[in-house]
Amino acid sequence: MQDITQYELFTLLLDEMGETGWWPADSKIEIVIGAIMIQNTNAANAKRAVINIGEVTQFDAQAILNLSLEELEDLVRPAGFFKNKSKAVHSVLSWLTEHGNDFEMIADKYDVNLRRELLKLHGVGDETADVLLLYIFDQPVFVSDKYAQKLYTELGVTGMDNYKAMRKRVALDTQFTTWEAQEFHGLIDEFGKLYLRGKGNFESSFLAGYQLKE
DNA sequence: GGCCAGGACACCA
DNA sequence: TGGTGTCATGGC
Repeated sequence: MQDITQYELFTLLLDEMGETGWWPADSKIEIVIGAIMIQNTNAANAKRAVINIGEVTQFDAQAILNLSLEELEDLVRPAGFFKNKSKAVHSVLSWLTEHGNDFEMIADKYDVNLRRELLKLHGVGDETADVLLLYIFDQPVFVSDKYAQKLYTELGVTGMDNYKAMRKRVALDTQFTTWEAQEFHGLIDEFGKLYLRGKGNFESSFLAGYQLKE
């Protein structure tokens, strides 16, 4: 077993897999939509819904808000949980639009309370809040999704059974830049798709034999 | 035909 | 605070 730091884990992933370019989207509104569509669904289904919404609205926030609930639900349907997700899209975009879709201003206004504000929005839970902080508001945070939980457990970290426990357990090293934090999350998920799905074959991966320093 | 995929929420004790 | 049921689609 070889001990590595969190940042060393990042460099191993980056060296082995290359840049991911995450979050894969052309605009921040598209990222918002994607972050909601991917909730507890596979990427293919989520992508169908994202494409549907893009074709009709070009990811213009006001155009999305102008859709009737039925129209929006119809576009979201392939991603599953379409009623919940449609409501979530509407709540987040309404809130952003009330703030003029000015992400820097929003971050300044709420400062350290931004995460708490995001959690008030319907359909935004712990993970989605962190995804928005990371990719919309460009703050270097750690997103402990299912793949991160599985990976860290494989690397010997205990107490990763739920999001709150994991957030207490894992904070992002201060040396991470925003770009690195964004890549880190992308790399973890790309790694997860390759080595942590289903039964998982972590032991066959290039990270086998490592464990994270406490 | 059951299982699973980058969660969130309401309700309960 | 923590545990459980519910929400839905599509690929394998």
